[in-house]
This record gives sequence, C-alpha cells and structure tokens, in this order.
Amino acid sequence: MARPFDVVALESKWQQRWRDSGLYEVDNDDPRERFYALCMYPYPSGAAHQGHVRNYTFGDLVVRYQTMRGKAVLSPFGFDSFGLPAENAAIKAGSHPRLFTDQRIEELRASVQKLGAVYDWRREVRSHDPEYIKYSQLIFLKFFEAGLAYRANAPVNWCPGCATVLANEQVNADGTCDRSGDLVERKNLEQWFFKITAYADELLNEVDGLEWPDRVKTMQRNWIGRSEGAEFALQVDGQPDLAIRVFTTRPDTGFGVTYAVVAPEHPLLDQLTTAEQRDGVDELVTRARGASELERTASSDSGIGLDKRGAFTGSYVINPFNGDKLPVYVADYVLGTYGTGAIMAVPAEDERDYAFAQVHNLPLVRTVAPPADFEGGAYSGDGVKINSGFLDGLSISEAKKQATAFLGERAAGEAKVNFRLRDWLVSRQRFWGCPIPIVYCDGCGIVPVPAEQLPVVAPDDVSMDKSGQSPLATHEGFRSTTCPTCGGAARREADTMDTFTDSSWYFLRYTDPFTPGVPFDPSAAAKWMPVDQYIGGIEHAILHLLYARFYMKALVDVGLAPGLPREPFRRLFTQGMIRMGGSKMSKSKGNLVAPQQYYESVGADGLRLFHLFVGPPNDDFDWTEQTNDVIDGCARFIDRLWRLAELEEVTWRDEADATDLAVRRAVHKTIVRVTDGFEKWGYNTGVAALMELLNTLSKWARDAHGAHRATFDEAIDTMCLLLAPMAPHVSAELWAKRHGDDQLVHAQSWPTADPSLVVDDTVTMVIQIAGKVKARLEVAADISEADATAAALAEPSIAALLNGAAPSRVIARPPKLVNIVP
RNA sequence: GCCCGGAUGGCGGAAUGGCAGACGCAGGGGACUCAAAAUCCCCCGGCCGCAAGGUCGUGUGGGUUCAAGUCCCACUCCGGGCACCA
Repeated sequence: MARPFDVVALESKWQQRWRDSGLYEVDNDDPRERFYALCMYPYPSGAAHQGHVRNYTFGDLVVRYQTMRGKAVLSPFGFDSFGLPAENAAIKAGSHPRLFTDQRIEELRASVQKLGAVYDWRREVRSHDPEYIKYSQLIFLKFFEAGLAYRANAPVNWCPGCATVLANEQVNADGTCDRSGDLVERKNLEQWFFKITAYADELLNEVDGLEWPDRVKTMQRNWIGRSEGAEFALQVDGQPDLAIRVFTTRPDTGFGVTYAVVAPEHPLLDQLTTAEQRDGVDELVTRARGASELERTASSDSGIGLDKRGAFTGSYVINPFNGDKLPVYVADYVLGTYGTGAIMAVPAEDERDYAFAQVHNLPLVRTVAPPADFEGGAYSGDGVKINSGFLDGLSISEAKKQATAFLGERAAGEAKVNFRLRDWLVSRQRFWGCPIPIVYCDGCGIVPVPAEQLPVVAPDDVSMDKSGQSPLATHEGFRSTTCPTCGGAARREADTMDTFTDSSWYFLRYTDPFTPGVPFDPSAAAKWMPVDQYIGGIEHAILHLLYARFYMKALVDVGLAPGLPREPFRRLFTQGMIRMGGSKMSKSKGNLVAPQQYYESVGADGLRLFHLFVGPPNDDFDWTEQTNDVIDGCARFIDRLWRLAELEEVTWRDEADATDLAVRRAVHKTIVRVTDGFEKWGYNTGVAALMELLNTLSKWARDAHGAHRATFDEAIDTMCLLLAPMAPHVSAELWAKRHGDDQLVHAQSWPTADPSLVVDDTVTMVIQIAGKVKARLEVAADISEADATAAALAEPSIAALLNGAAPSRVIARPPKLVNIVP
C-alpha cells in the first residue's frame, strides 16, 4: 500500500538510533526504581515468525512503557541454543550442529531487530556458549554435592535398528521409530536425576502467592499432584517374611478391600507368583513391558480387554482390618512409578477396581452407604460408614483418622503424603546439549570434574552420521580422560543435560553476565530478581516454569544465590497462540506467515499495532484471509495520524473555545483509557481509544470552524507519547519532527491526565420505564438524586407515557440513569 | 472420565449489574478523478414502518433483580490441559 512516508528508511533509521543511544542499556548500579521485563528466550529456529512477533511486541511495549514511567528496565535477550532440531539438521547434512545454530541465531536476531524491539544486547545469553556451559556445569556440580543430583536406573525409548535412544517426540503413535520404522523398546539405563521431589511441598504451596494466570497455577498444582492417605503393609499368607506395602487415600475403606494388585514392575512380583500362575503372569508382564506404553496409558475402555490386563499371582495377603484372605493380582492399571506400586482394591468405592472386579468375578463390599437413588457401581461420594466394624457410623473423614491410627498399631502403617511429581530425569543421550561434568573411574567411581577444569565442551571434530547416535559416546578423544582424584585412566560421562536445565537459570545470568568467575554475582542479581513481568507461551505452563522454580530454590539452598527470592517470576503473562487452518502456526506444520513482507509494506509499526489491536493478548488468534485487511487497517491509522500531524487540510482559529475544551477532555480521557489498558493487558482497547481520538481530532481540526494551535499541539504530542510503546518508529519520527531531531519521544515521561479534564460538566442521563430506555436528558454531572428524579418525571415524553399514573417506584442512579417502575 | 476456558452482527472484537454491538475489517452508497488507486463523507443486527417510531435480539431452558451479555441453577456445543495417580 502507498504510504505517506518511506517506511523502510524511517524504521531502519530509528532502529539504528536506539542502538546508538543506549537508552535501553541499563547498568546494575542504575539509581532508578528497577523493573525486570522478560520474554521467554527463544529456540533459534531461523527468522522470527508471527508467534515471536506477538511475544516481543508485548514485551517491548512493557519495556518502553515502564521506561517512560521513569524506571530502569532490564530488557535482555538470548537464545535457547541447544536442542534436537539442530542436531537432526546436522545429521541430515552430515555436519556440526553449531553451524546451523549460529546461522539461525543471526537470522532470528536480525528479524527481531527489524521489529524495533529494544534490548540490552551486552547481556545476551546463548546456552551453547562455553561460558554459559561452564556455569551450567558448575550448577550441576553444586547440585551433586548437595545430593540434589543422583544416578538411578530409568527406562528409555530404545531403537534396536538405530542402536540409539529416542526422545518421546521421535516415537510414532504406533510405537515405531521415526527414522527406521523399527519397533521401539523400553530399556533401562543408568541416568542422572535432579531431586525436584524434595521441593514438592514448597513448589505446591508457593503457587498460591504468584500473580500468574489461574489456568497455569491449576496446571502446576495438578502436575505436582499431592494426595494425602496412608501407607501400610499387607502380610502375605504363608510367607511370614513377605509383605506388600500399599498406599491408599481411603484408609477408611479397609473393610471393603477384596483383593490386592501389584504393578507389573513390582520388585516382589516374582516371589508372589506361584508355579501354576507363572505363565499367565509372564504373559501379562511381557505385554506391559513391551512397546505398549501408549497402549497402557490409553483409557481403560479402549484397546485390550480388562481380562487380558490382569492376572492372578497365586498368592494371598491378609487384610489387617478383618483378617480376610485376599487374592493378589498383577495388573497394568497399577503403576510402578506411583505410590508403592501396589494397591488395596476396593471395588465398591473405586471405579477402576470395580471394573476390574467385574471382569475377574471378585466380590464387592460396600463400606459407605450410597444415597437411596444411587444406581452406579462404585460409589466414591460422601456418606456414613457401614460394614466396617469399629468404623461403622462414622463420617469418611473421621474414619480415615481412626483407620490410619489402627494401621499404625497393626500393620506398620502411617499417614503418608504422595506426589504425582517425579524426579527430573536430566540425562539425554544426545550430542547437542550441555555435557554432564562427571568422569567414571574404576578405582574412585563417580568423580565430579573439578570446577577449575570447566567447561567440559564437546569436541569440534565430529560429524553427525545417519545412525543418530551421539558422537560423544564414541569419540575417544573426548571419552577417555584421567581421573581428577587418582590420576588413573577414566571415562567421561557421554550424556548431556536436558535443555530445560539451560532455560532454568538464564534469567539469572542476564542480571549479571559481567562478573568473572561466577554464574552471576548474587548481590547484582538481587537488584533485579524476581522478574517483574515474564511473558511467554502457554505451552510452557508446566515444565519450564516448574523447573525454573525448582532451580531458583535449589540455587539459593546450595549457596549460589544467597539472599535471592525463592520464586523467580512474580508476574506471568501467557500470550495466546496464533493458529492457522485450525492448528498452531509453526515451522513444523509449514503454515508460517513470515513477518518480513510486512516490514516492507505496513512496517514493523503496522504489524505491531495489528497484534496489539486484534484481540485480547491472552486469547488465541486465528489467522485468516481477512487478516491482511486488518493489518492494512492498522497501517491506515498510522497514515491518518501522520497526515494530520503534517497539518494536511487543517485550518486554524486564533482563540480557544468550547470545541477546544471538548477536544482536551477527549485527549485526557484517552490518556486514562490507554494507561488502564497497559496496566490490565487491554492493549486492544487501548489501540481502539487512540483510533477514536484520532477520529475526533480529524473531524475537529478539518472542520471550517478550525482548531486552536495549542490544543492541537497538546493532542498530537499526547498521541505520540501514548503510541510510543506500541508503534515506536512513527511516534519517534513525529516527535522529532515536532520538537527537534535530537529529541527522543521514548525518553519522555509517560503523560498523566488532568483530573479536571477527565470528568464532564454535563452527561446524558437515560430515563427508563420498566427497564426500557424511553428518553435521554442532558443533565449536570453532579445532579442530585431528587433533581434527577424530578427532571425525569417532568420530561414531556415520559409524562405522556405515564399518563398521570403515579409510579410505584423510582430508582435514580444520578447522573447516568433513572428507572421508573409503573 | 476429571479439571480449566469460551459461546455477542457477515468477521475480529467492545461493554465497574445501568443506553448491547465501541474500535476495526468486509459490504453498500456518495464526493474527488477522463478513469482507476489512494483519500474524504454517509449507511451498515433481525422484523414492521414512507417516516417518526415500534418490536425482537448476546448458545439453550429456568431463576435472582427496579434493571442481566454480566450474578445463580441446569443443559448444549466448541477449545485446551491432564488422563488408569490408588
């Protein structure tokens, strides 16, 4: 579209000036009030897409707005530069992942700069920088020292064809390998874990105090999944040395237990299985252990029948409540990873137990009286205890307490809290990640690499081949080393860390990448932390945000971050996704709309304004055929403002009059509306308010009646100031044209509204009869209730409608409304 | 299955319990122009009406209230998250 100015030249000129001015480079000793604004650092996948544009438009708005409010705003940028896509690209091309990564970082950096977003680039973080690797490894070692990092066996997806480990994303829905098509197996490997469960309670409790979207808080709570109950022993009949420990949230249902179930992975399963039952049990275990993880986690009413999903072990246990002999089954609906991997089954009060009991003809004993009209199978609602010996007549909550106490005396039981949250498996059998700084020595065992030898970096002389196996595992120069303790021959750990470890502390590195020898100086970090406003996609609602919270707490506890707050992100805003044709816009789906074409037509300002205007920032947005028209409309608004500021068709009047007062009121009301919008994520209504003001100004200044110069100047200056965080280039240019080339609109103070200009002298009062609007009346803004009522009743059209009848009631809400009830 | 969201013109959306549809897009009409583009002006939920005006209208059905898009109850549909968590 034809523009009244050269948009490309104008925008690149200002981007250059912002870089030169240093306006957004803040030092750690800046005396102003602090504000830490942060967008989630991106994975560098090449030039920015609309999701980035949306994210950084919101972020940049916050940065520029808070700066104009007089704050020192920390606005850093960086790249989450380790990860699988670069590794896969390198495998395909037979080259090194760094080549792709560095190139894509430059592409993304350039396109982000073209958006006009401003950052303090001195603080840039790239996860694959040796400096960053060094401190990521130092943190690992501190966690190891503190007992927060440990080794254990854990299953991985193993492709026999490729002889390598696969990420979950590389396993197809039917359980085959993405690359070779072979059936993927579960295989146990010794791997590293972070003990996030040690913080389960704190992670759960501190969710409450965060200014985060409720949706995200709920997701975090559910993910942590705390449940209270009891754990106790079920003695195996005839084997005095053998007992199965079970966990239940319903100890009150103890008299209703009619069987017990262990998970296929249960360590005692072998001992429990009798010779006669061996075949059935083995068959079940084999199937559960196979590639059928997906099958197993599918809902119970799909896939394989329940009869095939459980088998009798041949053993019995004794119910401690009533001495009954209970058959022990193995079934895949019990998970080895949760609780004790074994349960007491209560078909009358648990739906899964009920379904299983039906198929296997197991008895049912109700221990809670269901309501009279209850027709279902399992009843898990409230009620009075029945068939439960000493618990009869009690409420469920009281029965839980007494049953737990009973178990304590009779079955080595105790109250127990369980979490759904598992420890964080951080080992990745990948090349393009941060190496785990550990060596294995035959004599000394697991030996941490001494801090002064960090970073441990991957060698450059590798090429990724089609096998997909990490070259770290086979590169002798990397793997063979000497033991730091005894000096003997040793092997380096070949695994790298999950890339979520990098994104768990980058926001701390931003605060102080300057002090040598430490990841960050705690006193410098303390000046900025916690992040005042974190902005990112909802897709990170659980993992990234949970891991970063864990890191923050652990870093404080291991002594790397003394004095820092234990929660990293005070306020979180999650932006909506951009969808196209029903699915999320993404590179992998191939439905990207590149921003570049818009930089050349409507400019970054036009595109930014569109993202701000199109709807509430936290809502998803559908990119359709109509979208380009809306973007053009946003550029049209900029052009109209430009032409008005350039005085096109404006006529002047010497003296100010009532029309000027009205315009000034509109200007000051707009200040309030835009400011409110900025504070409450109402950017769309903020843009609308500016559009309305422009309509008002244009009509007024171009009318034959004319505009008073001072009023006009105040209005245009205010528009520039209010627009500065949204459309920074054009507002900067207009400001410079009006005030001199050395004047920066973004260095000005945010405008404040004159309270006397925000309220009107007179307002339109609505007169209703029975809630329906029948008349309107111009009244003084401070009209009294009595005067409003009198004026309403005196209005001729109202009097005519009432026809002399006295109203039964009159509700007056001066000065806006009077409702007459006949 | 459970837990969150959401449903308003042709479309995106606006509306501290107080004039539903701000603002924009699309559409229609007009001005300017030889013409087109751009720009500017006007109209734009349905129905009745020449008009003034009337009447219905915020997914469905109830309710609370002088007054409900907004609050409460029940439901329908759509989107998302978790999904055998004992």
